[in-house]
Amino acid sequence: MKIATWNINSVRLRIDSVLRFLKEEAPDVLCLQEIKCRDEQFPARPLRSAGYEHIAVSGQAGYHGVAIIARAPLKDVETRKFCGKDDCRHIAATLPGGVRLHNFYVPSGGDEPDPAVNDKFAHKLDFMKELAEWSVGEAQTHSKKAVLVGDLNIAPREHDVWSHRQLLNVVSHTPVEVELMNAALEKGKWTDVARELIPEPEKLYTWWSYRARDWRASNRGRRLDHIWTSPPLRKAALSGGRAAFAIHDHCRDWERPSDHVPVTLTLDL
Amino acid sequence: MKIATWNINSVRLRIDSVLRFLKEEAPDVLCLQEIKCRDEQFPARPLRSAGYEHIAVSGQAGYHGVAIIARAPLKDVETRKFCGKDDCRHIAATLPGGVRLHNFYVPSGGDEPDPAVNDKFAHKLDFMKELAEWSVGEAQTHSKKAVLVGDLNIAPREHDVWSHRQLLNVVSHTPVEVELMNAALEKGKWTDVARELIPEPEKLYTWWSYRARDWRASNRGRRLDHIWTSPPLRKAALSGGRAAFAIHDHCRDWERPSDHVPVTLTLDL
DNA sequence: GCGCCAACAG
DNA sequence: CTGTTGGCGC
Repeated sequence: MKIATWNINSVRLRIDSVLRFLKEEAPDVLCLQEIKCRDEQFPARPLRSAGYEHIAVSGQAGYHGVAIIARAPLKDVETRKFCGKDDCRHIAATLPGGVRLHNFYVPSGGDEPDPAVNDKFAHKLDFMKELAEWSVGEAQTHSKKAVLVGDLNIAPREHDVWSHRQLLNVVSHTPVEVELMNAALEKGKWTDVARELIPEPEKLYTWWSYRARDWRASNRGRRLDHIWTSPPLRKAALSGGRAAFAIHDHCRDWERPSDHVPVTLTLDL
Repeated sequence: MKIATWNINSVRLRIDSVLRFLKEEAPDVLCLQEIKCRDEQFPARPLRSAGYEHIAVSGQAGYHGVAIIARAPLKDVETRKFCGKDDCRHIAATLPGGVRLHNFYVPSGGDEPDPAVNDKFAHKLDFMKELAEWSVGEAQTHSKKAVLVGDLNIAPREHDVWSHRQLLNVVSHTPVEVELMNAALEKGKWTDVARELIPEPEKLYTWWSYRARDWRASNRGRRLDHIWTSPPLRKAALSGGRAAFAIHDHCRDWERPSDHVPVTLTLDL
């Protein structure tokens, strides 16, 4: 089973790119973040026509918003409020094989990496703490197969950013964020599939700023988009080797691209 | 000599349409209104590459703005403030043959056709009064060949609108506006070329609202864009017959069209 | 309906 | 730099 995740930065603007990606990669399920539209504005029609007839959306006007689109039926669709906010940053569904799929859009965190002066950064830290605590229960309750994907807005490792030194004090790569992400990984017993399959020092990025004149030339990327699997799926995730995992960076060259590229994992179920 | 006028409703957004029109119709000079950009933002480069190397612009951020682009040199470029406002509604230049060309964008006038409650309508009436008075002097000073073109935002005749009755109290076709336009025509001894060549009851429209679902089917147009000539040019304007005059309504079907279409007149000089 | 801009967010 | 919204003007 092939799972994809993509921060699409407006699904209405980029529905043609989504369709192109689905045609090229034919994942069984695609998790989107930053759809930036209300549920009723989500372009479900062309997705259904493309063979993805099962769609779960949690959207709002303008900001954030997540969705799961799948070829096969989605069961037990749920959304969860983190930090007591109803801001469309999580949606979950169970896939036919019994895999529980969680799709996240973690707060970006603003500019200043100081929770005392920056509410957005405080929100991000709180969100990650809650995600870690929630992971504990999730690892127990859904004792079985689970996948967590999404734009977690943290690049945890030295080689997940273009310059570890220059980004140490930049939101997305600060030690406090990295520690919270590692705590979530540990408490949920999650496997960070990308880094298990492709160890450091190989660089891995899934996001490149719009501000660069030539994103590929400067290559100042960050690995913000992740796929985590629960212990019962560890073998299915890793047995295929690195061929089972892909960062589709050619999509960054498409017309009017998202600043994130899609990431896929094929589970050997 | 072929003269064109077009309210382009943002020249930056529609520069490709302008280039296409220039290629198709090859006018000697094109007058644009509602360029909606500052002088330095005007897309002069591609116009020059297309053979229109002489450009005069009077633009500002966001609203209004007029320009003249020509294959041959423009002399004595002037802009005139009407109603004491510096709002980029007029630009003039002299063409190589000695023709004085005036390009206008008359105020739209708002919704309520009552100058006592609607300042915009009052401004429009004042503008037309000033245009009429200015025409007197212009007819004397530039005693010779002159052309006045532009979006005058008035449809003066019964068959210049889709329903004379339904528009009698709608700004652009009210009796007070029509009388002021007729006064300007008389005081400047101008010839309204379109209606001399194509008499009523034939309908003539140069503008169709964006709000119609199917502009051609409903065909609720208005003739807002005009080409007037001074007495010394009357023969040159009319001798070619109606073949010399054209309303290029096919441009309304182009991608992301302006709500106005270009109008051309070939002067038999 | 469709331009523009400013404000906000990423 | 690239999205969103909301207000304004036509």
